[in-house]
Amino acid sequence: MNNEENSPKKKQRATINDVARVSGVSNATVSRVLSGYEFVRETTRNRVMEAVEHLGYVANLQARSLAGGRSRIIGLLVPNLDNSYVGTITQGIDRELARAGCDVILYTSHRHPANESLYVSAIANGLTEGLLLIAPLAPTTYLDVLREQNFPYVLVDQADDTDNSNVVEATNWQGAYEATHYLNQLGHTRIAFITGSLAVRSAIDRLHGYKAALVNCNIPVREELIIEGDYQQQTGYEITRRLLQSAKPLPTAILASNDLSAFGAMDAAREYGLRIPDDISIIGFDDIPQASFVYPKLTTVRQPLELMGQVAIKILLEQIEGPSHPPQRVALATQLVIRDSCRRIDPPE
Amino acid sequence: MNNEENSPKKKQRATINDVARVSGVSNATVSRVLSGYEFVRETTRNRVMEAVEHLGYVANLQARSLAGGRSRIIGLLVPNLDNSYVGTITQGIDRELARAGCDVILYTSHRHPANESLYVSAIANGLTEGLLLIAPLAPTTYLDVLREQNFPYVLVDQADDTDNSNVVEATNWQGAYEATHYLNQLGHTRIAFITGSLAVRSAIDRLHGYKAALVNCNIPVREELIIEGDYQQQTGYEITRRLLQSAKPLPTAILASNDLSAFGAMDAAREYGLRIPDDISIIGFDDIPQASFVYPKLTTVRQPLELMGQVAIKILLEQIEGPSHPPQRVALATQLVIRDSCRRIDPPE
DNA sequence: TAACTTTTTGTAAACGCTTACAATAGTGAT
DNA sequence: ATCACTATTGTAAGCGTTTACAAAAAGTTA
Repeated sequence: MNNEENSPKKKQRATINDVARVSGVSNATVSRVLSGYEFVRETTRNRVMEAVEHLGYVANLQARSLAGGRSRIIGLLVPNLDNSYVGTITQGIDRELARAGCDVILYTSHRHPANESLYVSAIANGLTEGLLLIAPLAPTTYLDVLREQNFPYVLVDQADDTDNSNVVEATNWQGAYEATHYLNQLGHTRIAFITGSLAVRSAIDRLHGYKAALVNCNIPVREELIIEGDYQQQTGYEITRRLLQSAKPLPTAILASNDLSAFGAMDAAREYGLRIPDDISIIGFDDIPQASFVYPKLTTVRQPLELMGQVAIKILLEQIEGPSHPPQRVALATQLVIRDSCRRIDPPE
Repeated sequence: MNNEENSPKKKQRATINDVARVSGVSNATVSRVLSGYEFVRETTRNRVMEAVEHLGYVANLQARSLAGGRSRIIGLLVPNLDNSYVGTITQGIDRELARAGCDVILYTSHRHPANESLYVSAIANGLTEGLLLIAPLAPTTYLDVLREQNFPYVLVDQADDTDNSNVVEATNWQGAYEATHYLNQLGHTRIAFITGSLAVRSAIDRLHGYKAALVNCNIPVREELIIEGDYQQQTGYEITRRLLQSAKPLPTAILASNDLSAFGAMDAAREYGLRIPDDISIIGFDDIPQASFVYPKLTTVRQPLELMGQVAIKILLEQIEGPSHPPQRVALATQLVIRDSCRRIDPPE
């Protein structure tokens, strides 16, 4: 019959006013202490901090950001979470964000362009201060809106055509070029190429790099050796399978636009009875952790994924601090990591 | 000299008052329309919706939740993002959450127990309405606090000792039991076992299932065949390697506590010169997508990961709606998926 | 010590929304 | 018409912070 005090509701959390009362100052002063305002007397500051400590006070984020403070939340839009690609990037993101004391609100498009439009809610609800878009599929659809609203965002592994966006990517063209060149040096001339989702800029750049290298090596570009994938292992498997069945003389090497596709290609090749690298060489792109775990260890073009995440966040935070910064475009260097999936080809018998 | 109107600030977003003004009603009415309150005249509702449409109005989340409404945000604590395990679970989570119109704020502990304590901020800042903990490493440290605050949370693939938590898991014991039994049926008696992080309940359950099956098959439990892993591929590789070098008569089969460990074991075995499954059989646990992509395709105990995510969210939402519900504990059925990584062993020659 | 400065602190008005309570409009019965 | 209800809408008080502005306190200088 006495449930006036401790009803089964949640325990009330201490507010800034509680702290103010306990420490005998106004809430404004508490706010100032907490936000590191300069002109607060040392003794007052201590008194307040003590009360904070004692009450276990933590500022209410919503109230803070409502009142014009910052929410310290950034939105992260990813295609999906089922491989290490995004995972590795987020590692960099987390590290950088932890330093800045920000939280992440996650949006997974599940590779569905329409879903990306939930960017609307991400922004419109005013919760996030900025947006990080990892390899979005259809950015052109909404980037204008973001810019128009002057909303800070950074594109990772994707670019928009207007060059008005902040972009963090790798040297995709060069990476593909170098890999192709390497294969050629090993004696390969029939080099197949598995593309990524061609809606993504990086995929196109890699394709161009591949073609340029062929041209440079005096190898004719044969369209039937270029098969369109979508960065997924499953697809890589399927299209490689089809390729192997249809290509008259088999390719002796396959360059995949990402590691996942390369894994798929490896499976298909093996299923077709080819040994790797004896019968066919395979190169991936990304160098996700698994690349060095599969058998044989995958030769691949490393993208500094973690670093890309870090740099992206750095730029985003800069942008949030001072929206005046002109858009930046950073291309981080790729690097060919040679492991066990490629082999010098015997001169034609 | 005229920058009074369009200074380079962000374009002001429409508020509920704008909508009210445009549609000629009070903001309270707008609020009611938006929250689906029953007693609003049809015509009014339409008028409001029109204005909403026209202004592109989206409610400000902070204000809403500050005012006592709901934030529609749930916190998701994951160990890391670099494999499909969490990815697959989140697929279920997303699906269920999309239905409920909730967003996710992501915390990655990076497998660092101390980081898990950021639960504090997750809760204390009042942003999230509930917490989903995926295989947390040290839940005992803070679960009490959560309960004390009556804060809704659900544990996935982990359990606390007090049985006071909502838990969603798979039938770990049975899964391991069945897998072991299967190996025995194929003639294996020297079956090694790679454990998961023993801080996690599921890992312990699987270990027990393995042991129970051995006992049931009249095979002595040999401790030297049980090696402690941590669910990571790298570790699986390393400890298997050591195992193969030290075990006098080699095991003829390895049961790993998750697919990642199994992949590591496969690599180690192969490196040791063993063929899979001819020389050694391997079984995983989880059935993440890759399991069917590796070569040979991995026989494994399937956990309905996606479903687990869904169920977990369902329970969490229930809990949020009515904190009165008693804690639930759901164990979803595992299933042995037989693929190509196991082989009947020849009778001892 | 008066007259200024400069620090330090308090007051109160937002921020955008929900919601208890009060008021108004509508409806059918009388 | 009038009354008694009920359906609908408006008013205004928060929610927990930040922050412009004003007031008070402490220091300086003459």
